[in-house]
Amino acid sequence: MPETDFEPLELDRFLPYRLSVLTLAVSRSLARLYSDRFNLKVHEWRVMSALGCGEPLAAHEICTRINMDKVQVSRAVSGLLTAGLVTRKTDAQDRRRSSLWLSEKGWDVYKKIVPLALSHESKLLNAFTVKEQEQFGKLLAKLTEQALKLQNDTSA
Amino acid sequence: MPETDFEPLELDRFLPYRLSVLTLAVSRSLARLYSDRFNLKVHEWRVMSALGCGEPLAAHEICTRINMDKVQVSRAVSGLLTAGLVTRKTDAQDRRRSSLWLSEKGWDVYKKIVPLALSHESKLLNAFTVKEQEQFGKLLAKLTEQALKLQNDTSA
DNA sequence: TTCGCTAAGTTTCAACTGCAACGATTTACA
DNA sequence: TGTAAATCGTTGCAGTTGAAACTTAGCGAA
Repeated sequence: MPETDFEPLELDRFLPYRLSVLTLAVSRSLARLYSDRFNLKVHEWRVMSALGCGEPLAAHEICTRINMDKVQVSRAVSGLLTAGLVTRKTDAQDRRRSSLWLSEKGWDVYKKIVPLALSHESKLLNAFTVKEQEQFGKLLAKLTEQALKLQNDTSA
Repeated sequence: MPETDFEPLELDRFLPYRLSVLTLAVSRSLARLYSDRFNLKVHEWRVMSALGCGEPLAAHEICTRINMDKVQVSRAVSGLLTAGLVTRKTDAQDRRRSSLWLSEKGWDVYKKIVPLALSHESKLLNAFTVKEQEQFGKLLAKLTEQALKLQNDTSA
């Protein structure tokens, strides 16, 4: 039974919980944009957006750029290859590597999704004034830096 | 190929992506606290923290309190029952319902985890000054409200 | 009473995930 | 050279998840 001198944990005020509620809601509504209309999975869309930089990338470069595991990238890429949205070419110098880039069809899809995604982001940010947007961006960066530190600190 | 007049999507500045990086990092390091030491899964821990309020709850009440699907709750509860951390009693009046509460062992575990969780939260919040903590909390609430609106708005 | 409807929870199945092992290749260096 | 270590990416497996179907139980109108 609960004791009077014990500080309970109120989930509604607990930062990790609040973040997870927010992120889940955001990613769900965003996923509707591309999964319903373009039959893409989250990781596939992320890989596409990494390739949206315009240069060909190796799989491991995608990993580091978008903070994704190599298994996830590998599977996303194979889905994208099947769908014809991405092109792959093995490096002649080092045949362990290969370069990936968006196919013409991939660019078409990419260019359709980006405005949708940005517009969705705007709708979210409508919750804020311009000044608040700026504030939130800065605070988010600080907190993320700290969270990544703690994540990598095995003693934490 | 990318065209000059096209506004590309930079993931690093894209709010949904930034939120997902942050939340993933936070939940990973937090999960180490209870999964390693107490062999609990995220949903199990959440159910426990819902029951930490002290009153017996029905499964569907847990669902609404902690924003969790009834399937997830059902599975978490069955894990907790097996582990002996939770007690269940079927309502005599309406036998579809049952009440759940933490067992003695459940309270023991709960009381060990809560301080760890709160201390982890503090470490995160060390990224902020006290004033920033307050600001961030308010902005987070605003944004979450908006995100939940958009999530439930099927046309969004 | 009985038929249909709603509610609470559970189970099922297919998809997804993460880890660890693997094959193929290149690099390091004795 | 030859052999060990490292790199790149894929695959297999075991565990997890989510959506939908299902089970059991109560409610209310005819």
